[in-house]
Amino acid sequence: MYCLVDCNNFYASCERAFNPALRGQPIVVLSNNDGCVIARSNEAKALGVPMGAPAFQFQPLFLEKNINVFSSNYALYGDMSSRVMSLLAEYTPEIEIYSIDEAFLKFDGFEKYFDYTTYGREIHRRVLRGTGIPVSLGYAPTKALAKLANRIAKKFAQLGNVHVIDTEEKRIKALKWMPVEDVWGIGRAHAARLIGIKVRTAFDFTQLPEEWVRANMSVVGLRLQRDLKGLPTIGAEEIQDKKNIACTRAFEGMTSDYDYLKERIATYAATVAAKLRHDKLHAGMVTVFLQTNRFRQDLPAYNPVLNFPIEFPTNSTLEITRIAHQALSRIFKEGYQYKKAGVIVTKISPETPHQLNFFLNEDPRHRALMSAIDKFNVNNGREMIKFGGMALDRKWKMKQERLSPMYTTRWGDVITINCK
DNA sequence: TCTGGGGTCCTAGGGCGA
DNA sequence: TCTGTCGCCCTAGGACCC
Repeated sequence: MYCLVDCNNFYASCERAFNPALRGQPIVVLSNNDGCVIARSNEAKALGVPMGAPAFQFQPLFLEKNINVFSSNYALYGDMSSRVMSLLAEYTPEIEIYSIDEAFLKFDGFEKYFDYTTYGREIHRRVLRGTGIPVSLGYAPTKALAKLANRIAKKFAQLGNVHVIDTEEKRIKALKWMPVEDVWGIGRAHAARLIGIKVRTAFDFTQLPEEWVRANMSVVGLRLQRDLKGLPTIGAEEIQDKKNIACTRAFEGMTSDYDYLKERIATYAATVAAKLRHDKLHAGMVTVFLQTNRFRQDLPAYNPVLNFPIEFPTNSTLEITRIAHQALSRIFKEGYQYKKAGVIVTKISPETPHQLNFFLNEDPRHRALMSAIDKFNVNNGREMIKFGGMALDRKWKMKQERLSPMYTTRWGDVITINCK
């Protein structure tokens, strides 16, 4: 039996956990640069704030309805996620952390000893008490059905945050309740095609011939369909090594300034190189991309991408920045207003042992230099040492006007309680 | 004026060597 | 030596997730 545990409105709940005045109040959390709405409390959903809403368009509604708006605080959310996951791990040895706010727990043979609903309510109580985060739990024999059970647990308050699909009757009822466009694994493109042939619910989807699903939705759709039929097909995923690491950002405005882009690319390259070193990995390929503003139909569009192989796998900031700059110089064209850029590294391999090229070799001084810089920056809690390509007097800064304190990860932000 | 970021997986199609 | 076929590998692009 799988159990999907999902934190309710996770980012909004994290903000609320340390600020009790927000209980019962509408909350939205914005993406980087305070661009789009990426999380909403139930109260904000009820006021009609859609997911992905551009913040500037909804500003009047935020003011009118007294909606509490926060910039995303990933230090807080990441730390709260680890706390929730460590509590969940106390309930079963088989836990698969699926995302920052979700985990699949596997319970094999547990039904002989306890009732899933009671156990689920105990997990809910423990996580809420330990972290302040409310969770919903959905049990079912397959992952796709557990996801569906979780949706039902969230939707119907009378279920007490837990729903179990353990009979054929419950499975059919759940499938008939779920609109096809909300099924896990069916996105916008497939949903539109399915609705076009009058497939409106998850149940309708399970009735389609497998040949049609295979031909139109690939093996991924077929696996999903079998899972929804109750045949476990989407198995437990082993923890896999990372396949790529990215740093991409939209700019606050638009730019056609090559030097500005060069500095941004250097900063993104330094970020991915530091991530590689943190995870003790090397990369064998650097990808750089530029994008113009896709929302400005009146401006010429240009979205180049360039893959640049690295002669030897590396995690040196100097080397990755050098290659990223070469790639930038090849794709940059005058006359375009750029809105976004990014550096992605791929062909990831473990740091040791690494394959050296017979003729080319990494400058061994880089390793000691990178290690010294990383240590210095970690000890000082922020990026004290920067590389030449990164502007020292950084002119740009991510827009984060509504950032809450790092309650759990920064000493200065820890809440103090006066007991008089 | 202002519209996110970071991932995975699958498929089609081209290059290339056996 | 030339040509066709097959399979492998790589990349681009699309679809999905949170």
